[in-house]
Amino acid sequence: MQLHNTATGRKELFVPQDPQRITMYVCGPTVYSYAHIGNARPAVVFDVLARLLRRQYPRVDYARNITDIDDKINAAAARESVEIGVITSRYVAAYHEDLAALGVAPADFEPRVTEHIPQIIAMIERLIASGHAYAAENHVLFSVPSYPDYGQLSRRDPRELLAGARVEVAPYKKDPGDFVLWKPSPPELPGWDSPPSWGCGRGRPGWHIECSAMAEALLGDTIDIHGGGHDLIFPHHENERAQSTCAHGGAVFARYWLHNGFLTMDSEKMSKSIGNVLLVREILKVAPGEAVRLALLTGHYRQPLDWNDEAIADARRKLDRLYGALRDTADVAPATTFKAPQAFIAALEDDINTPAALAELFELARSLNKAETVEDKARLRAQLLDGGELLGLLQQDPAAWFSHSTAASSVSNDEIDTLVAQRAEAKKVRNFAEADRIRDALKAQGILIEDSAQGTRWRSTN
RNA sequence: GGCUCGGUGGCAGAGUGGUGAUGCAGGGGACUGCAAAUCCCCGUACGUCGGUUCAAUUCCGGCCCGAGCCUCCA
Repeated sequence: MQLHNTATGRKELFVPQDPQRITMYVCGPTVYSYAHIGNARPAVVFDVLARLLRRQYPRVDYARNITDIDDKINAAAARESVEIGVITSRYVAAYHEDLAALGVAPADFEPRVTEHIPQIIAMIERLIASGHAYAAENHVLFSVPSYPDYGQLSRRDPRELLAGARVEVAPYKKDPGDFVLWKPSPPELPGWDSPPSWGCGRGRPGWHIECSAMAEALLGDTIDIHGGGHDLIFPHHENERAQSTCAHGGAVFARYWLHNGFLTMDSEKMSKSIGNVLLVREILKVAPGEAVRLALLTGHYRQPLDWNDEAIADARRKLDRLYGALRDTADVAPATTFKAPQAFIAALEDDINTPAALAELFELARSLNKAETVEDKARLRAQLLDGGELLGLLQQDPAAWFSHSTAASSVSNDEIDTLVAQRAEAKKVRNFAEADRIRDALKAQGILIEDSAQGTRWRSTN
Protein backbone atom coordinates (compact mmCIF):
# COMPACT_ATOMS: atom_id res chain seq x y z
CA MET A 1 0.00 0.00 0.00
CA GLN A 2 1.16 3.49 -0.87
CA LEU A 3 0.26 6.45 1.33
CA HIS A 4 1.01 10.11 0.81
CA ASN A 5 3.05 11.24 3.79
CA THR A 6 2.78 14.93 4.59
CA ALA A 7 6.13 14.72 6.39
CA THR A 8 7.94 13.92 3.15
CA GLY A 9 5.49 15.33 0.65
CA ARG A 10 5.32 12.16 -1.38
CA LYS A 11 3.69 8.80 -1.67
CA GLU A 12 5.50 6.10 0.24
CA LEU A 13 5.19 2.37 0.60
CA PHE A 14 3.37 1.71 3.85
CA VAL A 15 5.53 -0.51 6.02
CA PRO A 16 4.03 -0.96 9.47
CA GLN A 17 6.20 -0.82 12.50
CA ASP A 18 4.60 -4.04 13.69
CA PRO A 19 2.51 -5.98 11.14
CA GLN A 20 0.73 -7.67 14.02
CA ARG A 21 -0.66 -4.38 15.25
CA ILE A 22 -1.33 -1.32 13.12
CA THR A 23 -1.82 1.90 15.07
CA MET A 24 -3.75 4.88 13.76
CA TYR A 25 -4.76 8.11 15.45
CA VAL A 26 -7.10 10.65 13.92
CA CYS A 27 -8.01 13.97 15.46
CA GLY A 28 -11.69 14.00 16.32
CA PRO A 29 -14.11 16.77 17.17
CA THR A 30 -14.30 19.33 19.91
CA VAL A 31 -17.83 18.75 21.12
CA TYR A 32 -19.34 22.18 21.54
CA SER A 33 -21.86 22.00 18.69
CA TYR A 34 -23.15 19.73 15.94
CA ALA A 35 -20.77 18.33 13.35
CA HIS A 36 -20.73 20.06 9.99
CA ILE A 37 -20.09 18.37 6.69
CA GLY A 38 -16.44 19.37 6.79
CA ASN A 39 -16.03 17.49 10.05
CA ALA A 40 -17.48 14.43 8.40
CA ARG A 41 -14.86 14.19 5.69
CA PRO A 42 -11.92 12.93 7.78
CA ALA A 43 -14.24 10.58 9.69
CA VAL A 44 -15.38 8.97 6.44
CA VAL A 45 -11.98 8.97 4.74
CA PHE A 46 -10.15 7.39 7.63
CA ASP A 47 -13.00 4.96 8.12
CA VAL A 48 -12.27 3.67 4.62
CA LEU A 49 -8.58 3.42 5.44
CA ALA A 50 -9.37 1.54 8.65
CA ARG A 51 -11.58 -0.89 6.75
CA LEU A 52 -8.81 -1.55 4.26
CA LEU A 53 -6.19 -2.01 6.96
CA ARG A 54 -8.42 -4.41 8.86
CA ARG A 55 -8.56 -6.55 5.73
CA GLN A 56 -4.84 -6.71 5.46
CA TYR A 57 -3.58 -6.90 9.01
CA PRO A 58 -4.66 -9.04 11.94
CA ARG A 59 -5.09 -6.14 14.31
CA VAL A 60 -5.72 -2.44 13.83
CA ASP A 61 -5.91 -0.10 16.79
CA TYR A 62 -7.68 3.00 15.59
CA ALA A 63 -8.16 5.90 18.00
CA ARG A 64 -10.25 8.97 17.27
CA ASN A 65 -10.37 11.35 20.17
CA ILE A 66 -13.04 13.60 21.61
CA THR A 67 -11.93 16.95 22.91
CA ASP A 68 -14.32 17.60 25.77
CA ILE A 69 -12.65 20.50 27.55
CA ASP A 70 -12.14 23.72 25.67
CA ASP A 71 -12.92 27.44 25.71
CA LYS A 72 -15.79 27.03 23.31
CA ILE A 73 -17.29 24.28 25.44
CA ASN A 74 -17.00 26.51 28.49
CA ALA A 75 -18.68 29.29 26.59
CA ALA A 76 -21.53 27.04 25.47
CA ALA A 77 -22.01 25.77 29.04
CA ALA A 78 -22.06 29.32 30.37
CA ARG A 79 -24.67 30.33 27.83
CA GLU A 80 -26.97 27.58 29.01
CA SER A 81 -25.93 27.80 32.68
CA VAL A 82 -25.08 24.10 32.80
CA GLU A 83 -22.05 21.95 33.58
CA ILE A 84 -19.83 21.31 30.59
CA GLY A 85 -20.75 17.63 30.83
CA VAL A 86 -24.26 18.51 29.72
CA ILE A 87 -22.87 20.16 26.63
CA THR A 88 -20.29 17.54 25.80
CA SER A 89 -22.52 14.51 26.31
CA ARG A 90 -25.18 16.06 24.12
CA TYR A 91 -22.81 16.71 21.25
CA VAL A 92 -20.93 13.45 21.64
CA ALA A 93 -24.25 11.65 21.23
CA ALA A 94 -25.08 13.78 18.21
CA TYR A 95 -21.66 13.09 16.71
CA HIS A 96 -22.20 9.36 17.09
CA GLU A 97 -25.60 9.61 15.44
CA ASP A 98 -24.23 11.60 12.54
CA LEU A 99 -21.33 9.23 11.94
CA ALA A 100 -23.59 6.20 12.15
CA ALA A 101 -25.85 7.74 9.51
CA LEU A 102 -22.79 8.13 7.31
CA GLY A 103 -21.84 4.50 7.78
CA VAL A 104 -18.74 5.29 9.79
CA ALA A 105 -17.82 2.32 11.96
CA PRO A 106 -16.88 3.07 15.56
CA ALA A 107 -13.18 3.54 16.21
CA ASP A 108 -11.48 1.08 18.53
CA PHE A 109 -10.78 3.86 20.99
CA GLU A 110 -12.53 7.13 21.53
CA PRO A 111 -10.45 8.75 24.24
CA ARG A 112 -11.67 11.87 25.97
CA VAL A 113 -9.42 14.52 27.33
CA THR A 114 -11.14 14.71 30.71
CA GLU A 115 -10.42 11.02 31.21
CA HIS A 116 -6.72 11.41 30.49
CA ILE A 117 -5.70 14.26 32.74
CA PRO A 118 -3.18 12.15 34.73
CA GLN A 119 -1.49 11.01 31.51
CA ILE A 120 -1.39 14.58 30.24
CA ILE A 121 0.13 15.83 33.48
CA ALA A 122 2.67 13.02 33.43
CA MET A 123 3.74 13.91 29.91
CA ILE A 124 4.11 17.57 30.81
CA GLU A 125 6.21 16.54 33.81
CA ARG A 126 8.56 14.64 31.53
CA LEU A 127 8.85 17.59 29.18
CA ILE A 128 9.71 19.90 32.06
CA ALA A 129 12.24 17.43 33.46
CA SER A 130 13.95 17.10 30.11
CA GLY A 131 14.16 20.83 29.58
CA HIS A 132 11.59 21.00 26.79
CA ALA A 133 9.00 22.84 28.83
CA TYR A 134 8.89 25.45 31.55
CA ALA A 135 6.36 26.99 33.90
CA ALA A 136 5.69 30.71 33.83
CA GLU A 137 2.87 32.74 35.33
CA ASN A 138 0.63 29.73 35.97
CA HIS A 139 1.20 28.41 32.46
CA VAL A 140 3.42 25.62 31.28
CA LEU A 141 4.89 26.25 27.87
CA PHE A 142 6.67 24.09 25.39
CA SER A 143 10.05 25.47 24.49
CA VAL A 144 10.20 25.48 20.71
CA PRO A 145 13.92 26.28 20.54
CA SER A 146 14.57 23.11 22.54
CA TYR A 147 13.44 21.05 19.57
CA PRO A 148 15.57 21.85 16.51
CA ASP A 149 13.33 19.84 14.18
CA TYR A 150 10.37 22.10 14.90
CA GLY A 151 8.68 23.15 11.67
CA GLN A 152 9.76 20.15 9.66
CA LEU A 153 6.32 18.61 9.31
CA SER A 154 4.67 21.80 8.09
CA ARG A 155 7.80 22.96 6.26
CA ARG A 156 7.91 26.16 8.18
CA ASP A 157 10.87 28.05 9.44
CA PRO A 158 10.17 28.91 13.10
CA ARG A 159 11.90 32.24 12.68
CA GLU A 160 9.64 33.22 9.81
CA LEU A 161 6.53 32.25 11.70
CA LEU A 162 7.02 35.26 13.86
CA ALA A 163 6.85 37.61 10.94
CA GLY A 164 3.42 36.33 9.97
CA ALA A 165 2.10 35.86 13.47
CA ARG A 166 -1.21 37.56 13.85
CA VAL A 167 -1.59 37.10 17.56
CA GLU A 168 0.20 39.13 20.15
CA VAL A 169 2.94 37.25 21.92
CA ALA A 170 2.19 36.65 25.57
CA PRO A 171 4.80 38.30 27.79
CA TYR A 172 5.59 35.14 29.75
CA LYS A 173 6.83 33.26 26.67
CA LYS A 174 10.59 32.84 26.52
CA ASP A 175 10.37 32.44 22.79
CA PRO A 176 7.51 33.84 20.73
CA GLY A 177 6.91 30.43 19.17
CA ASP A 178 6.43 28.64 22.48
CA PHE A 179 2.98 27.21 22.95
CA VAL A 180 0.82 26.30 25.91
CA LEU A 181 0.77 22.86 27.50
CA TRP A 182 -1.15 23.90 30.59
CA LYS A 183 -3.10 27.01 31.35
CA PRO A 184 -4.82 28.29 34.46
CA SER A 185 -8.53 27.86 35.08
CA PRO A 186 -10.43 30.34 37.22
CA PRO A 187 -12.51 28.81 40.06
CA GLU A 188 -15.78 29.01 38.16
CA LEU A 189 -14.47 26.97 35.24
CA PRO A 190 -13.53 23.29 35.05
CA GLY A 191 -9.98 22.53 36.05
CA TRP A 192 -7.60 20.17 37.76
CA ASP A 193 -4.88 20.65 40.33
CA SER A 194 -1.44 20.60 38.81
CA PRO A 195 1.64 19.24 40.58
CA PRO A 196 2.90 21.69 43.24
CA SER A 197 6.34 21.71 41.65
CA TRP A 198 4.91 23.60 38.67
CA GLY A 199 3.65 26.38 40.88
CA CYS A 200 0.72 26.75 38.51
CA GLY A 201 -2.20 25.75 40.70
CA ARG A 202 -5.46 24.74 39.18
CA GLY A 203 -5.71 24.61 35.43
CA ARG A 204 -6.38 22.57 32.36
CA PRO A 205 -4.40 21.20 29.44
CA GLY A 206 -3.72 23.02 26.21
CA TRP A 207 -5.14 21.60 23.06
CA HIS A 208 -2.05 20.06 21.51
CA ILE A 209 -0.80 18.07 24.48
CA GLU A 210 -4.09 16.21 24.72
CA CYS A 211 -3.59 14.32 21.50
CA SER A 212 0.04 13.53 22.29
CA ALA A 213 -0.88 12.10 25.67
CA MET A 214 -3.87 10.09 24.48
CA ALA A 215 -2.00 8.67 21.51
CA GLU A 216 0.79 7.60 23.83
CA ALA A 217 -1.61 6.09 26.36
CA LEU A 218 -3.51 4.02 23.83
CA LEU A 219 -1.13 3.37 20.97
CA GLY A 220 2.41 3.76 22.29
CA ASP A 221 5.31 6.10 21.66
CA THR A 222 5.41 5.60 17.90
CA ILE A 223 2.25 5.26 15.88
CA ASP A 224 1.96 4.17 12.28
CA ILE A 225 -0.57 6.60 10.91
CA HIS A 226 -1.70 9.98 12.15
CA GLY A 227 -4.55 11.59 10.28
CA GLY A 228 -6.61 14.73 10.31
CA GLY A 229 -7.70 17.71 8.30
CA HIS A 230 -5.25 19.71 6.24
CA ASP A 231 -5.66 22.70 8.50
CA LEU A 232 -4.29 20.77 11.45
CA ILE A 233 -0.81 20.43 9.99
CA PHE A 234 0.10 23.69 11.61
CA PRO A 235 0.12 24.29 14.43
CA HIS A 236 -1.66 21.28 15.90
CA HIS A 237 0.26 18.42 14.38
CA GLU A 238 3.54 20.25 14.34
CA ASN A 239 3.12 20.77 18.07
CA GLU A 240 2.01 17.23 18.74
CA ARG A 241 5.05 15.99 16.95
CA ALA A 242 7.34 18.25 18.97
CA GLN A 243 5.79 17.24 22.30
CA SER A 244 5.71 13.53 21.65
CA THR A 245 9.15 13.32 20.13
CA CYS A 246 10.67 15.21 23.04
CA ALA A 247 8.72 13.25 25.63
CA HIS A 248 9.89 10.00 24.07
CA GLY A 249 13.59 10.69 23.90
CA GLY A 250 13.56 11.43 20.20
CA ALA A 251 11.52 8.42 19.06
CA VAL A 252 9.53 9.04 15.89
CA PHE A 253 5.98 10.05 16.78
CA ALA A 254 4.00 9.26 13.65
CA ARG A 255 5.51 7.35 10.78
CA TYR A 256 2.92 8.43 8.18
CA TRP A 257 1.04 11.70 8.35
CA LEU A 258 -2.15 11.82 6.31
CA HIS A 259 -4.21 14.93 5.78
CA ASN A 260 -7.50 15.31 3.99
CA GLY A 261 -8.24 18.34 1.85
CA PHE A 262 -10.78 20.95 2.75
CA LEU A 263 -14.37 21.10 1.78
CA THR A 264 -15.82 24.24 0.28
CA MET A 265 -19.43 25.30 0.02
CA ASP A 266 -20.31 26.42 -3.48
CA SER A 267 -16.62 27.14 -3.98
CA GLU A 268 -16.43 29.20 -0.82
CA LYS A 269 -14.75 28.37 2.43
CA MET A 270 -17.13 27.15 5.02
CA SER A 271 -17.10 29.53 7.93
CA LYS A 272 -19.43 30.91 10.48
CA SER A 273 -18.75 34.47 9.43
CA ILE A 274 -19.94 33.71 5.90
CA GLY A 275 -22.82 31.79 7.40
CA ASN A 276 -22.46 28.81 5.11
CA VAL A 277 -21.75 26.13 7.67
CA LEU A 278 -23.77 23.08 6.74
CA LEU A 279 -24.50 20.61 9.51
CA VAL A 280 -24.47 16.90 8.83
CA ARG A 281 -27.85 16.55 10.42
CA GLU A 282 -29.31 19.24 8.20
CA ILE A 283 -28.09 17.43 5.10
CA LEU A 284 -29.49 14.16 6.40
CA LYS A 285 -32.95 15.68 6.39
CA VAL A 286 -32.85 16.01 2.63
CA ALA A 287 -30.50 13.26 1.50
CA PRO A 288 -29.76 9.68 2.50
CA GLY A 289 -26.64 9.23 4.62
CA GLU A 290 -25.23 6.79 2.15
CA ALA A 291 -25.41 9.41 -0.60
CA VAL A 292 -23.63 11.89 1.65
CA ARG A 293 -20.93 9.33 2.26
CA LEU A 294 -20.52 8.62 -1.44
CA ALA A 295 -20.38 12.34 -2.18
CA LEU A 296 -17.51 12.62 0.29
CA LEU A 297 -15.68 9.76 -1.43
CA THR A 298 -16.27 11.05 -4.95
CA GLY A 299 -13.03 13.00 -4.99
CA HIS A 300 -9.62 11.94 -3.79
CA TYR A 301 -9.25 12.64 -0.08
CA ARG A 302 -6.34 15.03 -0.50
CA GLN A 303 -8.13 17.19 -3.05
CA PRO A 304 -10.40 20.03 -2.11
CA LEU A 305 -14.03 19.03 -2.42
CA ASP A 306 -16.79 21.42 -3.28
CA TRP A 307 -20.11 20.73 -1.62
CA ASN A 308 -23.21 21.82 -3.47
CA ASP A 309 -26.65 20.53 -4.40
CA GLU A 310 -25.38 18.93 -7.56
CA ALA A 311 -22.73 16.93 -5.67
CA ILE A 312 -25.31 15.22 -3.51
CA ALA A 313 -27.72 14.71 -6.41
CA ASP A 314 -24.89 13.15 -8.39
CA ALA A 315 -24.13 10.78 -5.54
CA ARG A 316 -27.74 9.67 -5.37
CA ARG A 317 -27.82 8.88 -9.08
CA LYS A 318 -24.64 6.87 -8.73
CA LEU A 319 -26.18 4.82 -5.97
CA ASP A 320 -29.30 4.35 -8.09
CA ARG A 321 -27.12 2.73 -10.71
CA LEU A 322 -25.18 0.50 -8.32
CA TYR A 323 -28.22 -0.56 -6.34
CA GLY A 324 -30.10 -1.03 -9.60
CA ALA A 325 -27.70 -3.74 -10.65
CA LEU A 326 -28.08 -5.43 -7.26
CA ARG A 327 -31.85 -5.16 -7.32
CA ASP A 328 -32.14 -6.66 -10.78
CA THR A 329 -30.14 -9.69 -9.72
CA ALA A 330 -31.59 -10.01 -6.23
CA ASP A 331 -32.75 -13.55 -6.97
CA VAL A 332 -29.15 -14.77 -7.09
CA ALA A 333 -27.24 -15.34 -3.87
CA PRO A 334 -23.76 -13.83 -3.92
CA ALA A 335 -20.88 -16.29 -4.12
CA THR A 336 -19.16 -14.93 -1.07
CA THR A 337 -15.89 -16.72 -1.75
CA PHE A 338 -15.34 -13.98 -4.30
CA LYS A 339 -13.96 -10.73 -2.95
CA ALA A 340 -13.49 -7.32 -4.50
CA PRO A 341 -11.31 -7.58 -7.62
CA GLN A 342 -7.65 -6.77 -7.53
CA ALA A 343 -8.07 -3.58 -9.55
CA PHE A 344 -10.41 -2.26 -6.89
CA ILE A 345 -8.06 -3.14 -4.06
CA ALA A 346 -5.14 -1.71 -5.98
CA ALA A 347 -6.97 1.59 -6.31
CA LEU A 348 -7.52 1.84 -2.58
CA GLU A 349 -3.97 0.76 -1.91
CA ASP A 350 -2.80 3.62 -4.10
CA ASP A 351 -3.18 6.30 -1.45
CA ILE A 352 -6.87 5.60 -0.93
CA ASN A 353 -7.87 6.42 -4.50
CA THR A 354 -11.59 6.17 -3.96
CA PRO A 355 -12.57 7.68 -7.35
CA ALA A 356 -10.62 4.95 -9.13
CA ALA A 357 -12.10 2.34 -6.79
CA LEU A 358 -15.59 3.62 -7.52
CA ALA A 359 -14.89 3.38 -11.24
CA GLU A 360 -14.17 -0.33 -10.70
CA LEU A 361 -17.47 -0.66 -8.89
CA PHE A 362 -19.28 0.76 -11.90
CA GLU A 363 -17.48 -1.68 -14.17
CA LEU A 364 -18.71 -4.48 -11.94
CA ALA A 365 -22.23 -3.12 -12.05
CA ARG A 366 -22.20 -3.01 -15.83
CA SER A 367 -20.89 -6.57 -16.01
CA LEU A 368 -23.53 -7.64 -13.54
CA ASN A 369 -26.28 -6.02 -15.61
CA LYS A 370 -25.03 -7.93 -18.63
CA ALA A 371 -24.37 -11.23 -16.91
CA GLU A 372 -26.49 -14.11 -18.18
CA THR A 373 -25.46 -17.10 -16.10
CA VAL A 374 -26.22 -17.64 -12.45
CA GLU A 375 -22.53 -18.28 -11.82
CA ASP A 376 -21.49 -14.94 -13.29
CA LYS A 377 -24.20 -13.10 -11.42
CA ALA A 378 -23.30 -14.78 -8.14
CA ARG A 379 -19.64 -13.88 -8.56
CA LEU A 380 -20.21 -10.29 -9.68
CA ARG A 381 -22.73 -9.66 -6.94
CA ALA A 382 -20.24 -10.85 -4.36
CA GLN A 383 -17.47 -8.70 -5.82
CA LEU A 384 -19.66 -5.63 -5.97
CA LEU A 385 -20.94 -6.12 -2.44
CA ASP A 386 -17.47 -6.71 -1.08
CA GLY A 387 -16.08 -3.60 -2.75
CA GLY A 388 -19.05 -1.71 -1.40
CA GLU A 389 -18.33 -2.97 2.07
CA LEU A 390 -14.77 -1.64 1.93
CA LEU A 391 -16.10 1.76 1.00
CA GLY A 392 -18.94 1.48 3.51
CA LEU A 393 -21.56 1.45 0.74
CA LEU A 394 -24.17 -0.87 -0.77
CA GLN A 395 -24.88 -2.76 2.43
CA GLN A 396 -28.61 -2.17 2.60
CA ASP A 397 -31.36 -3.99 0.76
CA PRO A 398 -31.71 -2.44 -2.72
CA ALA A 399 -35.45 -2.30 -2.18
CA ALA A 400 -34.83 -0.17 0.90
CA TRP A 401 -32.58 2.14 -1.09
CA PHE A 402 -35.15 2.67 -3.81
CA SER A 403 -38.03 3.20 -1.44
CA HIS A 404 -36.11 5.54 0.83
CA SER A 405 -37.71 8.79 1.60
CA THR A 406 -35.88 11.40 3.55
CA ALA A 407 -38.51 14.07 3.35
CA ALA A 408 -41.95 13.56 4.77
CA SER A 409 -43.64 11.77 1.92
CA SER A 410 -47.19 12.65 1.07
CA VAL A 411 -47.99 9.12 -0.07
CA SER A 412 -47.57 5.97 1.96
CA ASN A 413 -46.13 2.80 0.58
CA ASP A 414 -49.56 1.18 0.76
CA GLU A 415 -51.08 3.95 -1.27
CA ILE A 416 -48.36 3.59 -3.84
CA ASP A 417 -48.89 -0.14 -4.06
CA THR A 418 -52.61 0.38 -4.51
CA LEU A 419 -52.09 2.83 -7.34
CA VAL A 420 -49.54 0.57 -8.98
CA ALA A 421 -52.07 -2.28 -8.83
CA GLN A 422 -54.75 -0.06 -10.36
CA ARG A 423 -52.36 0.85 -13.12
CA ALA A 424 -51.59 -2.81 -13.77
CA GLU A 425 -55.31 -3.44 -14.17
CA ALA A 426 -55.61 -0.54 -16.57
CA LYS A 427 -52.70 -1.84 -18.58
CA LYS A 428 -54.20 -5.29 -18.71
CA VAL A 429 -57.27 -3.93 -20.48
CA ARG A 430 -55.02 -1.70 -22.60
CA ASN A 431 -56.40 1.43 -21.02
CA PHE A 432 -53.07 3.20 -21.46
CA ALA A 433 -54.48 6.63 -20.89
CA GLU A 434 -55.50 5.66 -17.36
CA ALA A 435 -52.20 3.86 -16.80
CA ASP A 436 -50.25 6.92 -17.85
CA ARG A 437 -52.42 9.14 -15.72
CA ILE A 438 -51.57 7.11 -12.63
CA ARG A 439 -47.91 7.10 -13.55
CA ASP A 440 -47.86 10.86 -14.00
CA ALA A 441 -49.73 11.37 -10.74
CA LEU A 442 -47.15 9.31 -8.86
CA LYS A 443 -44.30 11.04 -10.63
CA ALA A 444 -45.65 14.32 -9.32
CA GLN A 445 -45.24 12.84 -5.83
CA GLY A 446 -41.66 11.85 -6.54
CA ILE A 447 -42.46 8.21 -7.25
CA LEU A 448 -41.05 6.80 -10.49
CA ILE A 449 -42.76 3.79 -12.06
CA GLU A 450 -40.74 1.21 -13.92
CA ASP A 451 -42.22 -1.72 -15.78
CA SER A 452 -39.99 -4.75 -15.94
CA ALA A 453 -40.29 -8.38 -16.96
CA GLN A 454 -40.87 -9.22 -13.31
CA GLY A 455 -43.70 -6.73 -13.04
CA THR A 456 -44.00 -3.10 -12.12
CA ARG A 457 -41.74 -1.57 -9.51
CA TRP A 458 -41.30 1.93 -8.21
CA ARG A 459 -38.73 4.08 -6.54
CA SER A 460 -38.70 7.32 -4.65
CA THR A 461 -36.79 10.35 -5.80
CA ASN A 462 -37.38 12.28 -2.59
C1' G B 1 5.35 38.21 2.14
C1' G B 2 6.45 32.68 3.39
C1' C B 3 4.69 27.63 2.87
C1' U B 4 1.39 23.80 0.78
C1' C B 5 -1.99 22.03 -3.05
C1' G B 6 -4.56 22.61 -7.53
C1' G B 7 -6.18 24.33 -12.88
C1' U B 8 -8.58 17.66 -17.43
C1' G B 9 -14.42 17.22 -22.08
C1' G B 10 -21.43 20.45 -20.64
C1' C B 11 -20.76 18.97 -15.07
C1' A B 12 -18.20 15.86 -11.41
C1' G B 13 -13.61 13.41 -11.30
C1' A B 14 -9.22 9.63 -11.87
C1' G B 15 -4.93 8.88 -14.57
C1' U B 16 -0.87 8.57 -17.94
C1' G B 17 5.92 10.21 -21.67
C1' G B 18 3.12 7.35 -27.17
C1' U B 19 -3.48 2.86 -28.19
C1' G B 20 -8.18 9.57 -24.59
C1' A B 21 -10.80 5.95 -16.69
C1' U B 22 -15.62 6.27 -14.41
C1' G B 23 -20.54 8.57 -13.29
C1' C B 24 -24.14 12.23 -14.75
C1' A B 25 -25.87 15.11 -18.87
C1' G B 26 -26.18 14.97 -24.56
C1' G B 27 -26.74 12.33 -29.69
C1' G B 28 -27.94 7.53 -32.29
C1' G B 29 -29.74 2.40 -31.87
C1' A B 30 -32.00 -2.20 -29.32
C1' C B 31 -35.98 -3.30 -25.93
C1' U B 32 -41.06 -1.04 -24.52
C1' G B 33 -48.23 0.32 -25.74
C1' C B 34 -45.46 4.80 -24.25
C1' A B 35 -41.88 5.46 -20.66
C1' A B 36 -38.27 4.06 -17.10
C1' A B 37 -34.41 0.67 -16.22
C1' U B 38 -30.78 -2.05 -18.99
C1' C B 39 -27.54 -3.05 -23.15
C1' C B 40 -24.72 -1.39 -27.73
C1' C B 41 -22.53 2.76 -30.41
C1' C B 42 -20.85 8.21 -30.51
C1' G B 43 -18.99 13.71 -29.76
C1' U B 44 -16.40 17.27 -26.97
C1' A B 45 -10.39 17.69 -22.69
C1' C B 46 -5.95 18.26 -20.41
C1' G B 47 -4.93 27.21 -17.87
C1' U B 48 -0.87 29.89 -20.61
C1' C B 49 4.11 30.70 -22.73
C1' G B 50 8.65 28.39 -23.34
C1' G B 51 12.16 24.08 -22.59
C1' U B 52 13.66 18.68 -22.64
C1' U B 53 12.20 14.50 -25.96
C1' C B 54 11.47 10.79 -31.85
C1' A B 55 6.90 11.90 -28.93
C1' A B 56 4.09 15.95 -23.27
C1' U B 57 -2.08 16.64 -20.99
C1' U B 58 1.81 13.69 -18.35
C1' C B 59 8.82 15.90 -16.92
C1' C B 60 11.30 21.07 -16.10
C1' G B 61 10.90 26.57 -15.81
C1' G B 62 8.26 31.38 -16.17
C1' C B 63 3.45 33.57 -16.10
C1' C B 64 -1.93 33.81 -15.10
C1' C B 65 -5.97 32.01 -12.11
C1' G B 66 -7.98 29.38 -7.76
C1' A B 67 -8.04 26.99 -2.73
C1' G B 68 -5.78 26.35 2.11
C1' C B 69 -2.25 27.36 6.21
C1' C B 70 1.02 31.12 8.78
C1' U B 71 -0.60 29.81 16.63
C1' C B 72 -9.67 28.78 17.51
C1' C B 73 -10.57 25.92 12.85
C1' A B 74 -11.76 18.96 9.73
